[in-house]
Amino acid sequence: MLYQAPRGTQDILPADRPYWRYVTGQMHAVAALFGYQQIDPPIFEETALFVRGVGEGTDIVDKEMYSFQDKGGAEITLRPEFTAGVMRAYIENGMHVWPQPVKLYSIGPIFRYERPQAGRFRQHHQFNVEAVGELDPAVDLEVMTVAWTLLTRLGYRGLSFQLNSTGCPVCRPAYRAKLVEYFRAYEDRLNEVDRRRLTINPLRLLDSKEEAAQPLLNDAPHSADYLCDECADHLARLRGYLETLQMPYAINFRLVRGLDYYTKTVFEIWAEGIGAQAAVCGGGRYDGLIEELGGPPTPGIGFGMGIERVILSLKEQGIAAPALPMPRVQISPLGDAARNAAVRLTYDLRTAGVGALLAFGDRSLKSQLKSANKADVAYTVILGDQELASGVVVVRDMAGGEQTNVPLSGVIDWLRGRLSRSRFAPARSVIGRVTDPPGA
RNA sequence: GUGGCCAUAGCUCAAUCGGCGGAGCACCUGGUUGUGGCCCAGGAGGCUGUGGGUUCAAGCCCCACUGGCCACCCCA
Repeated sequence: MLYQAPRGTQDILPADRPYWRYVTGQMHAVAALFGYQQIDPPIFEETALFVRGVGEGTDIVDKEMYSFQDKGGAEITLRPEFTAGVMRAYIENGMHVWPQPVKLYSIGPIFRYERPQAGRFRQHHQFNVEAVGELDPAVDLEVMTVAWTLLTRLGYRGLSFQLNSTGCPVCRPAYRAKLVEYFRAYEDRLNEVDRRRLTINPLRLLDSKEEAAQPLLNDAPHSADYLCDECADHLARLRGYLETLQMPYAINFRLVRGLDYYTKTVFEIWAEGIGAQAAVCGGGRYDGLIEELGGPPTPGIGFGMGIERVILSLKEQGIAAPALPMPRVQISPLGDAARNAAVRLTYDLRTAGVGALLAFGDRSLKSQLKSANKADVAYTVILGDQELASGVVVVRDMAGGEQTNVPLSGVIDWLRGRLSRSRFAPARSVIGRVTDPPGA
């Protein structure tokens, strides 16, 4: 093969399109339900924005960015996440004078230079939600509820949140010191990977999967025990709201997230059965980020959801997507004179809003009907030279095979009448109601 | 960036010890002068991922590259 899609990228083929339409359609719908408006920041930004926003020392900045110099010498990076770009847009467009919080969502591609794996790609797509300008923990709850509602609508059952608080610049240093102190005592029992973490990013030790570290983790100090009053109160109120809504969650003191900007609330939602990349949604609060990027001190919270991972796990759970609408009629001409009339009829049907296919080439009727069958149309209009002469076409109902003679001049109305009841219904619907998947 | 497994038709996979590359599905045609689905017959489709090496002979053995899967790192 001369050319292949670059490593970690893939073609999203027509066969997968029902899932993409289904999932992104629900994303738009749920965002609207909660009052979030769509924003599309550019796919690439100045490299410095991500370095500053995501943070030097994070894996994303240190080794995963697609960075290059453009012809004018500008340092450019394909976005490795949405948040930094959306916050830049918030500042640049003066959104701090809008009614707060400003509630935004985005859908689009994300780029990270990583070794691909099941559920991990160099180009993937995210649904990203941000609520900027409000510190109330009810906003945390709302943002989490957007993710919850979406996944529930898509057909997931038995979901639960992983929740933690990573504190803030006031209380985190003390906790971090406590953690380092604890692990230092057992340093000889840690392997090389974890020892490196101890100096670079001690919080990450908490979600270590190294065998040697496991016995130490349960007794490690919990961040929740070292929160300042403000952070403790924030977490307590968020938990209260979650309980009001009876939304299942687990406090996971080992949940720490890799981006520098998180403060207070961090959360994830996991899906089973898609391998090591189980986190289908992850996010948290970033109260210092906008100031860091040169804007006024502004709190914010958001999450990213991996669309490929959502689709993978939907398939894993046996949840089908509704079929996409396709033409319900095929026109099958026989003979040169008839073909001319068929071209006219096909165009007129489409103009009238009836999806129609024209059988191309000088093929036998048998062959044309085979194609019609594969295209899964409801009706085939047979328009031969005989029909052209008599002005009456044969309309074949593909389900039962009955044929009806219909005047050529009235066939559009005839078809429209027959199809009107089901015109927008998918030809091959594989799922009835989106809230009631098979097996639920 | 590290480690393990892998790469044969569009797809899923066979091919004995290194000895003339096959099947199913899908596609096309025919079985009916102008009638689909099921069935039957036939056809087309391959530089065995790429480039080297060993050998009388390589899909099979060796090396490199590219890509995939799995795990790590990290993340959605």
